[in-house]
Amino acid sequence: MTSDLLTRLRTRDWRLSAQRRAVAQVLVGEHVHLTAEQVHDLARERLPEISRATVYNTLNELVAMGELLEVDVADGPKRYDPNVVERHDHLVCEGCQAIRDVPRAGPPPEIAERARGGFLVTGVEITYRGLCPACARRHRATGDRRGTAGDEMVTVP
Amino acid sequence: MTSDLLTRLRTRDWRLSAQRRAVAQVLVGEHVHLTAEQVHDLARERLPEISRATVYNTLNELVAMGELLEVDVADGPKRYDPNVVERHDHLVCEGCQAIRDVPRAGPPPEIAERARGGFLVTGVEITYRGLCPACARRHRATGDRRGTAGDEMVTVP
DNA sequence: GTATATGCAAAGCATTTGCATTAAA
DNA sequence: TTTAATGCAAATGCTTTGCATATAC
Repeated sequence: MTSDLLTRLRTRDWRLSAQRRAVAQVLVGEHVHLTAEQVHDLARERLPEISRATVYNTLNELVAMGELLEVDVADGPKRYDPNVVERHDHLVCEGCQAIRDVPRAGPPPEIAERARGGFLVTGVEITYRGLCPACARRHRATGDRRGTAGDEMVTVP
Repeated sequence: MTSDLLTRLRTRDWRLSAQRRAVAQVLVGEHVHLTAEQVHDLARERLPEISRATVYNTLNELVAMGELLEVDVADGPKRYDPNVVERHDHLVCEGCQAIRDVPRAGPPPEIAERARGGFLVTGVEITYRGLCPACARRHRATGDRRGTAGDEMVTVP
């Protein structure tokens, strides 16, 4: 499976309109986690007449097709992640809501049988919270505690 | 620290109105992950005149005080988790959106230095996805694949 | 040519806010 | 008595929908 969304879409039986192409083109790259509104803005740079409704429709279709991941790890509107090929987790900055993909570092902890209560587990998502370099700097400078209240410190190798 | 929300709130300097008490009383128990609307409905059984705005205000205050956790792991509106004392993760049913708390089973995987890209990691959240016993049964019965598309199977001990 | 995608504008939730009234301390 | 919380209703933000028109195949 190619890691390129456009290439995969061409091999699918999916009507490729100018609008859908514009949306797909915007969703290329690493650490891309755009909101629907951001996708709309960027797509309009390529195709000024594309409507908000079409962007929402297209994003929902791509998600249903498994070509796009919905991520809801930060405040505000949902974000869309085109990285469906490599298993990865998310690192979210509590200061500026920036998101980075990080490769899955190892097997996630396994839940004991009794704690599962009969649930069948089919997948695991891991979200790391923290501060990006810029926000960490500002944080140290101002002594501001926003974004870390209640968080445990995690040992970093 | 007591595990009881009401008890903790009494020791805090927080005006305890009938409305706030009703909200806090609703938020007692294990595996409680109510939406704001559900909190409103249940609180109204105790105090019929409580308004939606007050429920939202109160929930936001409790979250800001660290007495309540906002969880956004399922479709639809945010849910509120009163279990702030024990570190735990969430097990979410893809069929009916039910949520169970599960104790943290072990240390989460550690992100390699280079993958962190200068981020300071301060916390980790783990969400297990799957099917609750009832939905798993229905799923086997109907051959329905809803809720598991794209998920990897995780070995269960 | 026909099925399907688009754009528009309106509707739909979830949530927040401004402000006059009410109640806690 | 003073300060802060409540309720209402209106506003906001994000997302979906109905339907007539345009377009890919």
